[in-house]
Amino acid sequence: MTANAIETHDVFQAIADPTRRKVLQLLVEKELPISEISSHFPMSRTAVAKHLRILSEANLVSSRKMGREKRYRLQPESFNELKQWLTYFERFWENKLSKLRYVVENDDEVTLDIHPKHDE
Amino acid sequence: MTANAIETHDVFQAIADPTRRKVLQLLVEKELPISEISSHFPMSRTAVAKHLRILSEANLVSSRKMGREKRYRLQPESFNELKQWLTYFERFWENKLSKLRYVVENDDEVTLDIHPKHDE
DNA sequence: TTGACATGCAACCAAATGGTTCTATATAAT
DNA sequence: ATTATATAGAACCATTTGGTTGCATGTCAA
Repeated sequence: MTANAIETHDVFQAIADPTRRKVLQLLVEKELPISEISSHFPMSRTAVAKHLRILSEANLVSSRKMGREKRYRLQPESFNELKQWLTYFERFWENKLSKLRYVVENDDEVTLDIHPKHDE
Repeated sequence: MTANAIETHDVFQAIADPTRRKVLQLLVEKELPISEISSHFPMSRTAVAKHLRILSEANLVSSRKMGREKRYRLQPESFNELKQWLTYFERFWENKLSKLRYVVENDDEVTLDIHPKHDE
C-alpha cells in the first residue's frame, strides 16, 4: 500500500474520465464492492480498481472493508469543491456589470448571452 | 444540449487541466487576445493556443477576430452542463433517506429503493 | 514598402494515462 | 483442509497529453 496522504488527485482530473463518472453514478444508488462495480464495464477489474483509487484520492469516494469485500461509496466533500468552483463563474453571466462592459467595449449589438458561433 | 458546434472535447476533459482552469478565470473579467492570455503563463504561446482550442471545442469559450487580434471570451453553455451534472449528485447528501440508509446498513443489509434513473 | 506585431500550424518529444496479464494474500464456504 | 471468492499490486504496453521549436500568414503603423 502506497501512502495515500501525499498522492492526492485533483478532483477535476478525477472526473475527467467517462468511466470514473459512470462509477460515480453507480454509487449514487448505494455503496458497492469493486467486483460489482467492474461488472458494469468491459474492462478488467484491475482497471476499475485503478479508477477507484483515483476517485478515492480525490475524495469523491471512500471505502470500508466488509468481510472479504471492500465497499465503495460517494463522499460529498469534493463535490462541494466542484460546486464552489462553478459558483465562481456564475457571476460572469449573472453580473449585470459584466454585461454592461461587453456592450461598452464592443460597441456593437451585444446581448451577452449567445453569440454567433465561430468555427476554427 | 444546446451545442451547435462539433464538440470534439468534452467539458470534463477540458477543465481537468489547471492551466485551462486558470485561463477560464482570466476570462471572467473580460475577453482577451491569446497573446495577453499567454503572458500569464510560463509556457509558449503555442501551448496556450492548444489549451484555448480545447476550451473552444468544449464550448467553454468562444472567439472572434478583432483586427489582427482574436479575442476569447467565456461561454455559459457548458458551465451549465457541468452544473447539471453536479446537481444530479446533490440528492446523495441532501436526501434524508440516503443518510438513513447508511445508518441502517452499518448493521446489515436494508434496501430502500428511492432512486430515479439517469444516464449520460 | 518595410518592419513589427498577432496569430496559425506542422513536426517532434517526454511524461502521463488507461489499459493489460500474472501473481499474491485474505476471507468464506463446503 | 481445501477450494472458491474478493481484492491488491507489480510489471508492462500503446495511446494521449502537454509541451517545444521553427516557419508561414495576415494585419497595422511608419
